[in-house]
Amino acid sequence: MSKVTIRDIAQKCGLSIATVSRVLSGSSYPVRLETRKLIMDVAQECGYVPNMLARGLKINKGNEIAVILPSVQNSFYASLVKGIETTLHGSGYSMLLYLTEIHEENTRHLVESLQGKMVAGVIVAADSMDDFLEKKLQHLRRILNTKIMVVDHHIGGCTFPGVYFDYFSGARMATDYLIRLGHTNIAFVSGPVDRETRRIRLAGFKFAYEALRGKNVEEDCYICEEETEFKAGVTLANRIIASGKDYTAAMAMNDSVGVGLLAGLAEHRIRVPEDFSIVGFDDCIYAQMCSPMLTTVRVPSERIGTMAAQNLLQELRNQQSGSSVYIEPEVIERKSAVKLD
Amino acid sequence: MSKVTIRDIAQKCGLSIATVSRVLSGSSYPVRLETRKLIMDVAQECGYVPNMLARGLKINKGNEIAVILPSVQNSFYASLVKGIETTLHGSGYSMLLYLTEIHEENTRHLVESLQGKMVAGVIVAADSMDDFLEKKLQHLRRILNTKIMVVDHHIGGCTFPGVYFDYFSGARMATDYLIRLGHTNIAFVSGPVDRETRRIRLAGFKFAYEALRGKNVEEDCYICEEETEFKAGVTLANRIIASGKDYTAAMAMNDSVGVGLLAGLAEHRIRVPEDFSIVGFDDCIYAQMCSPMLTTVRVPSERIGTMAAQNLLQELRNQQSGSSVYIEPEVIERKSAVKLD
DNA sequence: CTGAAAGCGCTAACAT
DNA sequence: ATGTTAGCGCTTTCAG
Repeated sequence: MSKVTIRDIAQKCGLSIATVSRVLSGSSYPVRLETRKLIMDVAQECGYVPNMLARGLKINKGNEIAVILPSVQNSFYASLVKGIETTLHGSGYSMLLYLTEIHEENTRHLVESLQGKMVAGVIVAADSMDDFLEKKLQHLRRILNTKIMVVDHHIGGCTFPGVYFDYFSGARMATDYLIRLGHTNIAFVSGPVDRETRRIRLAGFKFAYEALRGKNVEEDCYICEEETEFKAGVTLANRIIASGKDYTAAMAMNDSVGVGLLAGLAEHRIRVPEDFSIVGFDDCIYAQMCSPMLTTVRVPSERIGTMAAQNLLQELRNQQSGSSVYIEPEVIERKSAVKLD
Repeated sequence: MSKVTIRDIAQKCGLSIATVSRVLSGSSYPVRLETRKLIMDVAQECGYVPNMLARGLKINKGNEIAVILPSVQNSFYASLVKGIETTLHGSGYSMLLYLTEIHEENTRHLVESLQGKMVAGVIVAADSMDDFLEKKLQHLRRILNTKIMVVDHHIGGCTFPGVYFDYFSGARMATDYLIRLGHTNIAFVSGPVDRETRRIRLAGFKFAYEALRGKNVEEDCYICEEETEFKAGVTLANRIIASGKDYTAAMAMNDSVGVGLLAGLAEHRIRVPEDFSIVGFDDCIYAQMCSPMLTTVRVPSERIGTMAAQNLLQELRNQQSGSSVYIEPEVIERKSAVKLD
């Protein structure tokens, strides 16, 4: 009982391996219904499992989707992964996971791995993409017809289809939301602005805030390096207070920073939202793990993953080239921001 | 430039494919140094990438490690994944990720996938293991010599090697820690106790607390179902206060619950640690995303992942059967628990 | 509708 | 030290 192949099934059924292959591979090739049933039954009974390496070798394509992300220890990417797996489940494809935070300069290994396995598709987070990777993925698409899908923000000049979130307008909406509540002195607080998705948020804030305040907005942007973003929030709470400027609200780069800000403010007995309003970004789990719960901009990460995987699967089936989807941000109103009186 | 095989390299070098294979597959078979260098150079130049499906088909083994976990949206599993990927990186193996929270009843697909791909090894979280999966993994080990490694807690009667954390003694240590600080009225607070790793923690608490209080410990265990564990903590803060019992400390099932408890207590103006001590469990990011930062039991998840992957790789290379590792818990002293005066 | 046979790219005897 | 050759298990023409 060590290894059942189509050969064994064929023998047991008194048929040729060709016929067996036709039914077991799910081909639409005409096979008599009885024959088909016989084969299915015998296969079932013998516990036949197709050898995907043999199949892949033959058809020049593996049955895995590679997912390339910076990390998985961050709720955006974690949800993304969940969305992707949920969609892939039952589709016949499995997920290969590569973390670029680890592969760093060694994206070469990664790409060779993809090519050597002849992965059917690739879902890559924008923040994992660099020129080298982009070139290699284009190469893969050319020589192996690998389907590529980008997720997160739209990279300028990138020719791959993707599921894109509009961080710029998200940040703009958050800022406008505070402005509409009557706030005119708003700080932007953040840890390191070291990724494109963060630079864009900052730009969105500046855009909206400049419309209110004119050009000199730079000094209201508080950025600091700390071990964690939470600590950056705590530290910046101090710095904001020390500034002596009369801030009544802040927009945080993300919910981690927002929660840190909340904690930092609390140490100074500044009440949120009574004395100070905060709006976060991401709507990750942290936004609901604090009191007051954070008003924030939702980034529907799981849905982004789901859609990316769905698009990819469709491309794979129809052999048509995929199209891009743009996801609109949305402000989730909770308890951390109120009208200024 | 569509597809370079050893055949092409052989031709370009005026050698046989056998020789080319011998050097390019990393075999230790003797090949003249010059020849070796020539082949390497030409391969490099042509951008040769070995076809892993062909290789796998031939040697009856894929080059991927399957990682099976309930989910990835939880910092324990996220770090585990990171540890595994870090170790796998550069080893020639890639990570296939399966989430059982999604596969649920359909573990069959999963196992067939593993078999069909002839995965070289499997790392499976204890909480993803059920009888069916265990049987199937044993089968895999038998017919394909697949290496299996369990992580997290040791499952009774499970014959696979693993990297095990001792939750029981962790919970015992946390409780004893509070007792040593002089606390005699201690509550255990938790969301649903629906996984083995949680049942064990509860048992560990009871064991230590009963040593102090005798048998009637059940009523000091506060458990409730809420949407999130954070909320459970908040809710249970109320319930503890409403109990009228004179608690001075609590042990939380994990840091999420602990942070919720902190928030719930704060709403009642109960100060931590001045009025009430808390000790968490896991030492995940939340423990440092609150003030005061949580004293907690460290579960070194990334290291568990690293060790599991290392053991697996060693098994794969040496063909020797793996051994188990037991990891000792450790209380991390921060700010949320103090001596009772 | 079914079967015979070629071959995907690679490794590993078995020659030389 | 190098070459020849037989498959690994599968899909897919091409014949019947």
